[in-house]
Amino acid sequence: MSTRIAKPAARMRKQPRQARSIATVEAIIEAGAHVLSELGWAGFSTNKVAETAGVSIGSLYQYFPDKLALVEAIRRRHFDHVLSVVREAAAAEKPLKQFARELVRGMIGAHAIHPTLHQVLLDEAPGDRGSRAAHASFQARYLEHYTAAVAQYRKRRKDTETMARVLSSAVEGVIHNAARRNMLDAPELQKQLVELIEAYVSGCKAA
Amino acid sequence: MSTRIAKPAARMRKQPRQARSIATVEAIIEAGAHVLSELGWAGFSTNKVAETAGVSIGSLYQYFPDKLALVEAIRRRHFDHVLSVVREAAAAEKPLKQFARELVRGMIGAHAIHPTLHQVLLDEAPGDRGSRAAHASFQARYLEHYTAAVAQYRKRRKDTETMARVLSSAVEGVIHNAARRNMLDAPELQKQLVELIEAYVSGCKAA
DNA sequence: ACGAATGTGAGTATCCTGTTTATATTCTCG
DNA sequence: CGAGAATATAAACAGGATACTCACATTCGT
Repeated sequence: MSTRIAKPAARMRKQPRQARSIATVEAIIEAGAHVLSELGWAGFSTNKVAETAGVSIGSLYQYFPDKLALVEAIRRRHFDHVLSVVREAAAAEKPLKQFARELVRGMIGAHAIHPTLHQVLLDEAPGDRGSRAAHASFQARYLEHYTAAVAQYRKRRKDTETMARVLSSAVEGVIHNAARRNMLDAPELQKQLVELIEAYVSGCKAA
Repeated sequence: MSTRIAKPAARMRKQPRQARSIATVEAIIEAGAHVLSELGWAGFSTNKVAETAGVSIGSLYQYFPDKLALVEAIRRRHFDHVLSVVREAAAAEKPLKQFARELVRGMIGAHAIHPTLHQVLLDEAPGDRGSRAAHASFQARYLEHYTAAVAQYRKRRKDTETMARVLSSAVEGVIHNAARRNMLDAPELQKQLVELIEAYVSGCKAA
Protein backbone atom coordinates (compact mmCIF):
# COMPACT_ATOMS: atom_id res chain seq x y z
CA MET A 1 0.00 0.00 0.00
CA SER A 2 2.56 2.52 1.12
CA THR A 3 6.31 2.38 0.92
CA ARG A 4 7.81 0.96 4.06
CA ILE A 5 9.85 3.84 5.27
CA ALA A 6 10.84 7.31 4.21
CA LYS A 7 13.73 7.30 1.80
CA PRO A 8 16.37 9.97 1.53
CA ALA A 9 14.16 10.95 -1.37
CA ALA A 10 14.37 14.34 -2.96
CA ARG A 11 16.14 17.14 -1.18
CA MET A 12 14.14 18.01 1.84
CA ARG A 13 14.46 21.07 3.96
CA LYS A 14 14.59 18.97 7.08
CA GLN A 15 14.78 15.23 7.61
CA PRO A 16 11.89 13.92 9.70
CA ARG A 17 13.28 12.22 12.78
CA GLN A 18 10.34 11.26 14.91
CA ALA A 19 7.56 8.90 13.91
CA ARG A 20 5.11 11.77 13.98
CA SER A 21 6.84 13.76 11.29
CA ILE A 22 7.39 10.73 9.10
CA ALA A 23 3.67 10.17 9.13
CA THR A 24 3.14 13.82 8.30
CA VAL A 25 5.43 13.66 5.31
CA GLU A 26 3.77 10.49 4.12
CA ALA A 27 0.35 12.08 4.51
CA ILE A 28 1.47 15.08 2.50
CA ILE A 29 2.79 12.97 -0.35
CA GLU A 30 -0.31 10.84 -0.34
CA ALA A 31 -2.56 13.90 -0.34
CA GLY A 32 -0.47 15.39 -3.10
CA ALA A 33 -0.98 12.33 -5.25
CA HIS A 34 -4.68 12.51 -4.56
CA VAL A 35 -4.99 16.18 -5.46
CA LEU A 36 -2.85 15.78 -8.53
CA SER A 37 -4.94 12.90 -9.76
CA GLU A 38 -8.24 14.54 -8.91
CA LEU A 39 -7.71 18.17 -9.87
CA GLY A 40 -4.79 17.91 -12.26
CA TRP A 41 -1.75 20.12 -12.26
CA ALA A 42 -3.90 23.22 -12.61
CA GLY A 43 -5.61 22.49 -9.29
CA PHE A 44 -2.50 21.36 -7.52
CA SER A 45 -1.82 24.07 -4.96
CA THR A 46 0.24 23.66 -1.84
CA ASN A 47 -2.57 24.98 0.33
CA LYS A 48 -4.98 22.47 -1.13
CA VAL A 49 -2.55 19.63 -0.55
CA ALA A 50 -1.99 20.63 3.03
CA GLU A 51 -5.69 20.91 3.66
CA THR A 52 -6.32 17.52 2.07
CA ALA A 53 -3.57 15.99 4.17
CA GLY A 54 -5.17 17.43 7.28
CA VAL A 55 -1.98 19.31 7.98
CA SER A 56 -1.17 22.96 8.16
CA ILE A 57 0.55 24.64 5.27
CA GLY A 58 3.49 25.43 7.49
CA SER A 59 4.23 21.77 8.06
CA LEU A 60 4.42 21.21 4.35
CA TYR A 61 7.09 23.84 3.90
CA GLN A 62 8.99 22.47 6.82
CA TYR A 63 9.94 19.43 4.78
CA PHE A 64 9.57 20.45 1.15
CA PRO A 65 11.52 23.51 0.05
CA ASP A 66 8.99 24.26 -2.67
CA LYS A 67 6.17 22.95 -4.77
CA LEU A 68 8.44 21.22 -7.24
CA ALA A 69 10.22 19.22 -4.59
CA LEU A 70 6.85 17.92 -3.52
CA VAL A 71 5.78 16.93 -7.00
CA GLU A 72 9.14 15.29 -7.39
CA ALA A 73 8.60 13.16 -4.32
CA ILE A 74 5.20 12.11 -5.62
CA ARG A 75 6.64 11.28 -9.00
CA ARG A 76 9.37 9.24 -7.46
CA ARG A 77 7.07 7.19 -5.33
CA HIS A 78 4.66 6.43 -8.13
CA PHE A 79 7.32 5.58 -10.68
CA ASP A 80 9.07 3.27 -8.26
CA HIS A 81 5.82 1.45 -7.82
CA VAL A 82 5.08 1.08 -11.52
CA LEU A 83 8.63 0.07 -12.27
CA SER A 84 8.55 -2.75 -9.77
CA VAL A 85 5.33 -4.03 -11.29
CA VAL A 86 6.77 -4.23 -14.78
CA ARG A 87 10.02 -5.67 -13.54
CA GLU A 88 8.35 -8.47 -11.65
CA ALA A 89 6.02 -9.29 -14.52
CA ALA A 90 8.90 -9.50 -16.97
CA ALA A 91 11.29 -11.22 -14.61
CA ALA A 92 11.42 -14.99 -14.75
CA GLU A 93 10.74 -16.94 -17.88
CA LYS A 94 7.10 -17.76 -18.00
CA PRO A 95 4.44 -18.42 -20.61
CA LEU A 96 3.30 -15.39 -22.56
CA LYS A 97 -0.19 -15.60 -21.19
CA GLN A 98 1.04 -15.52 -17.65
CA PHE A 99 3.23 -12.52 -18.34
CA ALA A 100 0.31 -10.66 -19.87
CA ARG A 101 -1.94 -11.51 -16.96
CA GLU A 102 0.53 -10.39 -14.33
CA LEU A 103 1.34 -7.23 -16.19
CA VAL A 104 -2.29 -6.23 -16.55
CA ARG A 105 -3.09 -7.08 -12.98
CA GLY A 106 -0.14 -5.15 -11.67
CA MET A 107 -0.73 -2.13 -13.83
CA ILE A 108 -4.35 -1.95 -12.86
CA GLY A 109 -3.36 -2.21 -9.24
CA ALA A 110 -0.87 0.59 -9.63
CA HIS A 111 -3.56 2.85 -11.07
CA ALA A 112 -6.46 1.82 -8.92
CA ILE A 113 -5.95 4.34 -6.13
CA HIS A 114 -5.00 7.45 -8.09
CA PRO A 115 -6.34 6.63 -11.53
CA THR A 116 -5.05 9.54 -13.56
CA LEU A 117 -1.90 10.28 -11.62
CA HIS A 118 0.33 8.62 -14.14
CA GLN A 119 -0.86 10.70 -17.06
CA VAL A 120 -0.80 13.92 -15.09
CA LEU A 121 2.73 13.21 -14.00
CA LEU A 122 3.80 12.56 -17.57
CA ASP A 123 1.88 15.26 -19.37
CA GLU A 124 1.00 18.19 -17.17
CA ALA A 125 3.40 18.39 -14.29
CA PRO A 126 6.58 20.25 -15.16
CA GLY A 127 9.85 18.41 -14.79
CA ASP A 128 12.67 20.88 -14.70
CA ARG A 129 15.37 21.05 -12.05
CA GLY A 130 17.51 17.96 -11.55
CA SER A 131 14.52 15.74 -12.15
CA ARG A 132 15.25 15.49 -15.83
CA ALA A 133 17.92 12.90 -15.34
CA ALA A 134 15.87 10.81 -12.95
CA HIS A 135 12.93 10.99 -15.28
CA ALA A 136 14.97 9.82 -18.25
CA SER A 137 16.42 7.04 -16.19
CA PHE A 138 12.96 5.88 -15.24
CA GLN A 139 11.79 5.91 -18.83
CA ALA A 140 14.86 3.99 -19.88
CA ARG A 141 14.46 1.25 -17.31
CA TYR A 142 10.76 1.11 -17.94
CA LEU A 143 11.27 0.51 -21.65
CA GLU A 144 14.11 -1.85 -20.89
CA HIS A 145 11.86 -4.23 -19.04
CA TYR A 146 9.27 -4.14 -21.76
CA THR A 147 11.94 -4.76 -24.36
CA ALA A 148 13.26 -7.73 -22.44
CA ALA A 149 9.79 -9.19 -22.24
CA VAL A 150 9.12 -8.68 -25.94
CA ALA A 151 12.46 -10.18 -26.91
CA GLN A 152 11.67 -13.19 -24.83
CA TYR A 153 8.61 -14.11 -26.85
CA ARG A 154 9.67 -12.80 -30.23
CA LYS A 155 12.46 -14.32 -32.20
CA ARG A 156 12.99 -11.52 -34.70
CA ARG A 157 15.50 -9.13 -33.20
CA LYS A 158 14.30 -6.40 -35.50
CA ASP A 159 11.98 -3.72 -34.16
CA THR A 160 11.90 -5.12 -30.66
CA GLU A 161 12.42 -1.71 -29.17
CA THR A 162 9.72 -0.11 -31.24
CA MET A 163 7.45 -2.98 -30.32
CA ALA A 164 8.15 -2.41 -26.67
CA ARG A 165 7.26 1.25 -27.02
CA VAL A 166 4.08 0.48 -28.90
CA LEU A 167 3.10 -2.18 -26.42
CA SER A 168 3.72 -0.06 -23.36
CA SER A 169 1.89 2.96 -24.69
CA ALA A 170 -1.02 0.82 -25.83
CA VAL A 171 -1.34 -0.70 -22.39
CA GLU A 172 -1.10 2.69 -20.77
CA GLY A 173 -3.69 4.07 -23.14
CA VAL A 174 -6.20 1.36 -22.34
CA ILE A 175 -5.65 1.68 -18.62
CA HIS A 176 -5.83 5.43 -18.68
CA ASN A 177 -9.02 5.36 -20.68
CA ALA A 178 -10.57 2.82 -18.34
CA ALA A 179 -9.53 4.89 -15.36
CA ARG A 180 -11.27 7.93 -16.78
CA ARG A 181 -14.57 6.05 -16.95
CA ASN A 182 -14.10 4.30 -13.61
CA MET A 183 -13.95 1.00 -15.40
CA LEU A 184 -10.60 -0.19 -14.14
CA ASP A 185 -12.10 -3.22 -12.47
CA ALA A 186 -14.20 -4.58 -15.29
CA PRO A 187 -13.15 -8.21 -15.75
CA GLU A 188 -13.96 -8.32 -19.46
CA LEU A 189 -11.78 -5.29 -20.01
CA GLN A 190 -8.88 -6.94 -18.26
CA LYS A 191 -9.43 -10.05 -20.34
CA GLN A 192 -9.44 -8.10 -23.56
CA LEU A 193 -6.30 -6.24 -22.63
CA VAL A 194 -4.57 -9.52 -21.91
CA GLU A 195 -5.67 -10.80 -25.29
CA LEU A 196 -4.41 -7.69 -27.00
CA ILE A 197 -0.98 -8.17 -25.47
CA GLU A 198 -0.93 -11.84 -26.37
CA ALA A 199 -2.04 -11.24 -29.92
CA TYR A 200 0.43 -8.47 -30.58
CA VAL A 201 3.45 -10.08 -28.98
CA SER A 202 2.83 -13.53 -30.42
CA GLY A 203 2.62 -11.75 -33.73
CA CYS A 204 0.35 -13.68 -36.04
CA LYS A 205 -0.76 -11.85 -39.12
CA ALA A 206 -3.74 -12.99 -41.16
CA ALA A 207 -7.12 -13.91 -39.77
CA MET B 1 -5.67 22.50 -43.48
CA SER B 2 -8.65 24.36 -42.10
CA THR B 3 -12.31 23.61 -42.20
CA ARG B 4 -13.97 25.20 -45.16
CA ILE B 5 -16.29 27.68 -43.57
CA ALA B 6 -17.41 28.80 -40.16
CA LYS B 7 -20.27 26.77 -38.76
CA PRO B 8 -23.03 28.09 -36.54
CA ALA B 9 -20.88 26.43 -33.89
CA ALA B 10 -21.33 27.09 -30.23
CA ARG B 11 -23.26 30.05 -28.94
CA MET B 12 -21.45 33.16 -30.01
CA ARG B 13 -21.94 36.64 -28.79
CA LYS B 14 -22.13 37.91 -32.33
CA GLN B 15 -22.25 36.12 -35.65
CA PRO B 16 -19.44 37.14 -37.97
CA ARG B 17 -20.89 38.49 -41.19
CA GLN B 18 -18.03 39.78 -43.24
CA ALA B 19 -15.12 37.71 -44.52
CA ARG B 20 -12.79 39.62 -42.23
CA SER B 21 -14.45 38.57 -39.04
CA ILE B 22 -14.83 34.99 -40.19
CA ALA B 23 -11.09 34.88 -40.63
CA THR B 24 -10.65 36.40 -37.21
CA VAL B 25 -12.79 33.79 -35.56
CA GLU B 26 -10.98 31.05 -37.40
CA ALA B 27 -7.63 32.48 -36.35
CA ILE B 28 -8.75 32.57 -32.74
CA ILE B 29 -9.88 28.96 -32.75
CA GLU B 30 -6.71 27.88 -34.47
CA ALA B 31 -4.56 29.80 -32.00
CA GLY B 32 -6.60 28.36 -29.17
CA ALA B 33 -5.90 24.84 -30.36
CA HIS B 34 -2.24 25.69 -30.62
CA VAL B 35 -2.01 27.16 -27.14
CA LEU B 36 -4.01 24.33 -25.63
CA SER B 37 -1.79 21.74 -27.22
CA GLU B 38 1.42 23.56 -26.39
CA LEU B 39 0.83 24.89 -22.89
CA GLY B 40 -1.99 22.67 -21.69
CA TRP B 41 -5.10 23.83 -19.92
CA ALA B 42 -3.05 25.49 -17.23
CA GLY B 43 -1.43 27.82 -19.76
CA PHE B 44 -4.57 28.43 -21.74
CA SER B 45 -5.38 32.07 -21.07
CA THR B 46 -7.59 34.22 -23.23
CA ASN B 47 -4.90 36.89 -23.48
CA LYS B 48 -2.36 34.36 -24.65
CA VAL B 49 -4.74 33.01 -27.25
CA ALA B 50 -5.52 36.47 -28.58
CA GLU B 51 -1.84 37.33 -28.76
CA THR B 52 -1.03 34.08 -30.55
CA ALA B 53 -3.82 34.72 -33.01
CA GLY B 54 -2.45 38.18 -33.70
CA VAL B 55 -5.72 39.68 -32.58
CA SER B 56 -6.66 41.94 -29.72
CA ILE B 57 -8.27 40.50 -26.65
CA GLY B 58 -11.32 42.63 -27.33
CA SER B 59 -11.97 40.88 -30.62
CA LEU B 60 -11.95 37.55 -28.90
CA TYR B 61 -14.65 38.59 -26.49
CA GLN B 62 -16.68 40.05 -29.32
CA TYR B 63 -17.40 36.55 -30.57
CA PHE B 64 -16.92 34.27 -27.61
CA PRO B 65 -18.91 35.09 -24.48
CA ASP B 66 -16.31 33.48 -22.27
CA LYS B 67 -13.38 31.14 -22.08
CA LEU B 68 -15.51 28.02 -22.01
CA ALA B 69 -17.32 28.89 -25.20
CA LEU B 70 -13.95 29.15 -26.88
CA VAL B 71 -12.72 25.82 -25.64
CA GLU B 72 -16.02 24.37 -26.74
CA ALA B 73 -15.50 25.61 -30.27
CA ILE B 74 -12.03 24.13 -30.33
CA ARG B 75 -13.33 20.84 -29.04
CA ARG B 76 -16.04 20.75 -31.61
CA ARG B 77 -13.72 21.36 -34.51
CA HIS B 78 -11.20 18.78 -33.43
CA PHE B 79 -13.74 16.09 -32.65
CA ASP B 80 -15.48 16.59 -35.96
CA HIS B 81 -12.18 16.01 -37.64
CA VAL B 82 -11.32 12.85 -35.74
CA LEU B 83 -14.80 11.50 -36.17
CA SER B 84 -14.66 11.85 -39.92
CA VAL B 85 -11.36 10.00 -40.00
CA VAL B 86 -12.70 7.02 -38.11
CA ARG B 87 -15.92 7.00 -40.07
CA GLU B 88 -14.17 6.94 -43.39
CA ALA B 89 -11.74 4.26 -42.31
CA ALA B 90 -14.54 2.03 -41.08
CA ALA B 91 -16.90 2.81 -43.92
CA ALA B 92 -16.89 0.44 -46.87
CA GLU B 93 -16.08 -3.23 -46.56
CA LYS B 94 -12.39 -3.62 -47.08
CA PRO B 95 -9.63 -5.99 -46.02
CA LEU B 96 -8.58 -5.72 -42.41
CA LYS B 97 -5.12 -4.58 -43.31
CA GLN B 98 -6.43 -1.72 -45.38
CA PHE B 99 -8.73 -0.61 -42.60
CA ALA B 100 -5.85 -0.61 -40.15
CA ARG B 101 -3.64 1.33 -42.51
CA GLU B 102 -6.22 3.99 -43.22
CA LEU B 103 -7.11 4.33 -39.58
CA VAL B 104 -3.52 4.80 -38.50
CA ARG B 105 -2.76 7.21 -41.29
CA GLY B 106 -5.84 9.27 -40.59
CA MET B 107 -5.32 9.36 -36.85
CA ILE B 108 -1.74 10.41 -37.22
CA GLY B 109 -2.80 13.11 -39.61
CA ALA B 110 -5.40 14.35 -37.18
CA HIS B 111 -2.77 14.67 -34.45
CA ALA B 112 0.11 15.91 -36.54
CA ILE B 113 -0.62 19.61 -36.20
CA HIS B 114 -1.62 19.83 -32.56
CA PRO B 115 -0.11 16.68 -31.12
CA THR B 116 -1.45 16.70 -27.60
CA LEU B 117 -4.69 18.56 -28.21
CA HIS B 118 -6.78 15.44 -28.06
CA GLN B 119 -5.56 14.37 -24.65
CA VAL B 120 -5.80 17.85 -23.23
CA LEU B 121 -9.34 18.14 -24.47
CA LEU B 122 -10.29 14.83 -22.90
CA ASP B 123 -8.39 15.05 -19.64
CA GLU B 124 -7.66 18.58 -18.58
CA ALA B 125 -10.15 20.93 -20.12
CA PRO B 126 -13.36 21.18 -18.14
CA GLY B 127 -16.55 20.20 -19.86
CA ASP B 128 -19.46 21.54 -17.92
CA ARG B 129 -22.19 23.72 -19.33
CA GLY B 130 -24.34 22.28 -22.14
CA SER B 131 -21.29 20.61 -23.62
CA ARG B 132 -21.90 17.43 -21.66
CA ALA B 133 -24.50 16.19 -24.11
CA ALA B 134 -22.43 17.00 -27.17
CA HIS B 135 -19.45 15.34 -25.62
CA ALA B 136 -21.35 12.18 -24.84
CA SER B 137 -22.77 12.14 -28.34
CA PHE B 138 -19.30 12.38 -29.77
CA GLN B 139 -18.04 9.53 -27.62
CA ALA B 140 -21.00 7.43 -28.61
CA ARG B 141 -20.56 7.89 -32.34
CA TYR B 142 -16.82 7.46 -32.01
CA LEU B 143 -17.22 4.10 -30.32
CA GLU B 144 -19.98 3.20 -32.72
CA HIS B 145 -17.66 3.37 -35.69
CA TYR B 146 -15.03 1.34 -33.94
CA THR B 147 -17.61 -1.23 -32.95
CA ALA B 148 -18.83 -1.50 -36.51
CA ALA B 149 -15.31 -2.07 -37.73
CA VAL B 150 -14.58 -4.69 -35.12
CA ALA B 151 -17.84 -6.51 -35.81
CA GLN B 152 -16.97 -6.60 -39.46
CA TYR B 153 -13.81 -8.64 -38.94
CA ARG B 154 -14.83 -10.62 -35.90
CA LYS B 155 -17.53 -13.24 -35.96
CA ARG B 156 -18.08 -13.58 -32.22
CA ARG B 157 -20.74 -11.09 -31.27
CA LYS B 158 -19.61 -11.26 -27.70
CA ASP B 159 -17.48 -8.48 -26.30
CA THR B 160 -17.40 -6.50 -29.51
CA GLU B 161 -18.12 -3.29 -27.67
CA THR B 162 -15.43 -3.90 -25.08
CA MET B 163 -13.07 -4.77 -27.88
CA ALA B 164 -13.86 -1.53 -29.61
CA ARG B 165 -13.12 0.40 -26.45
CA VAL B 166 -9.87 -1.42 -25.88
CA LEU B 167 -8.83 -0.97 -29.46
CA SER B 168 -9.62 2.71 -29.61
CA SER B 169 -7.89 3.52 -26.35
CA ALA B 170 -4.86 1.47 -27.32
CA VAL B 171 -4.55 3.35 -30.59
CA GLU B 172 -4.97 6.65 -28.83
CA GLY B 173 -2.39 5.68 -26.26
CA VAL B 174 0.21 4.83 -28.86
CA ILE B 175 -0.44 7.97 -30.84
CA HIS B 176 -0.41 10.17 -27.78
CA ASN B 177 2.83 8.66 -26.60
CA ALA B 178 4.41 9.08 -30.01
CA ALA B 179 3.22 12.66 -30.14
CA ARG B 180 4.87 13.38 -26.81
CA ARG B 181 8.24 12.34 -28.17
CA ASN B 182 7.77 13.94 -31.57
CA MET B 183 7.81 10.52 -33.16
CA LEU B 184 4.48 10.68 -34.92
CA ASP B 185 6.03 10.27 -38.31
CA ALA B 186 8.26 7.29 -37.70
CA PRO B 187 7.39 4.72 -40.35
CA GLU B 188 8.29 1.73 -38.22
CA LEU B 189 6.01 2.98 -35.49
CA GLN B 190 3.14 3.26 -37.93
CA LYS B 191 3.87 -0.21 -39.17
CA GLN B 192 3.87 -1.64 -35.67
CA LEU B 193 0.64 0.07 -34.80
CA VAL B 194 -0.98 -1.37 -37.90
CA GLU B 195 0.26 -4.79 -36.88
CA LEU B 196 -1.10 -4.37 -33.40
CA ILE B 197 -4.53 -3.57 -34.78
CA GLU B 198 -4.42 -6.48 -37.18
CA ALA B 199 -3.24 -8.94 -34.57
CA TYR B 200 -5.81 -7.93 -32.00
CA VAL B 201 -8.81 -7.73 -34.30
CA SER B 202 -8.00 -10.91 -36.21
CA GLY B 203 -7.81 -12.51 -32.81
CA CYS B 204 -5.37 -15.40 -32.94
CA LYS B 205 -4.27 -16.76 -29.63
CA ALA B 206 -1.17 -18.91 -29.28
CA ALA B 207 2.20 -18.22 -30.82
C1' DA C 1 -20.26 59.09 -47.48
C1' DC C 2 -22.75 57.22 -43.81
C1' DG C 3 -24.20 53.62 -40.74
C1' DA C 4 -22.97 49.14 -39.43
C1' DA C 5 -19.60 45.81 -38.65
C1' DT C 6 -15.27 45.03 -36.82
C1' DG C 7 -11.03 45.80 -34.28
C1' DT C 8 -8.29 47.85 -30.41
C1' DG C 9 -5.73 47.52 -25.85
C1' DA C 10 -5.19 49.88 -21.60
C1' DG C 11 -7.59 49.25 -17.53
C1' DT C 12 -10.10 46.85 -13.64
C1' DA C 13 -11.35 44.05 -10.18
C1' DT C 14 -10.72 39.78 -8.31
C1' DC C 15 -8.79 35.86 -6.95
C1' DC C 16 -4.98 32.88 -5.79
C1' DT C 17 -0.47 31.44 -5.13
C1' DG C 18 3.77 30.15 -2.84
C1' DT C 19 6.09 31.24 1.03
C1' DT C 20 7.49 33.24 5.67
C1' DT C 21 7.24 34.00 10.45
C1' DA C 22 6.06 34.26 15.04
C1' DT C 23 3.92 31.30 18.15
C1' DA C 24 2.06 27.04 20.25
C1' DT C 25 2.27 22.13 21.13
C1' DT C 26 4.50 17.69 21.73
C1' DC C 27 8.27 14.80 21.96
C1' DT C 28 13.02 12.88 23.80
C1' DC C 29 15.94 11.94 27.27
C1' DG C 30 18.54 12.70 31.50
C1' DC D 1 9.76 15.97 36.13
C1' DG D 2 11.55 19.52 32.98
C1' DA D 3 14.67 21.60 29.62
C1' DG D 4 15.54 21.90 25.03
C1' DA D 5 14.80 20.12 20.56
C1' DA D 6 11.54 18.63 17.16
C1' DT D 7 7.29 19.40 15.24
C1' DA D 8 2.91 21.70 14.15
C1' DT D 9 -0.03 25.89 13.47
C1' DA D 10 -2.43 29.48 10.71
C1' DA D 11 -2.59 34.35 9.91
C1' DA D 12 -0.54 37.37 6.78
C1' DC D 13 2.00 39.06 2.67
C1' DA D 14 3.71 40.35 -1.56
C1' DG D 15 3.30 39.55 -6.04
C1' DG D 16 1.37 38.11 -10.15
C1' DA D 17 -1.88 36.46 -13.25
C1' DT D 18 -6.47 36.22 -14.84
C1' DA D 19 -10.97 36.86 -17.28
C1' DC D 20 -13.37 40.31 -18.94
C1' DT D 21 -15.18 45.48 -20.07
C1' DC D 22 -15.43 49.77 -22.34
C1' DA D 23 -14.79 53.85 -24.82
C1' DC D 24 -12.91 54.73 -29.00
C1' DA D 25 -10.68 53.88 -33.77
C1' DT D 26 -10.82 51.71 -38.19
C1' DT D 27 -12.80 49.43 -42.18
C1' DC D 28 -16.50 47.55 -44.63
C1' DG D 29 -20.94 47.35 -47.59
C1' DT D 30 -23.80 50.01 -50.26
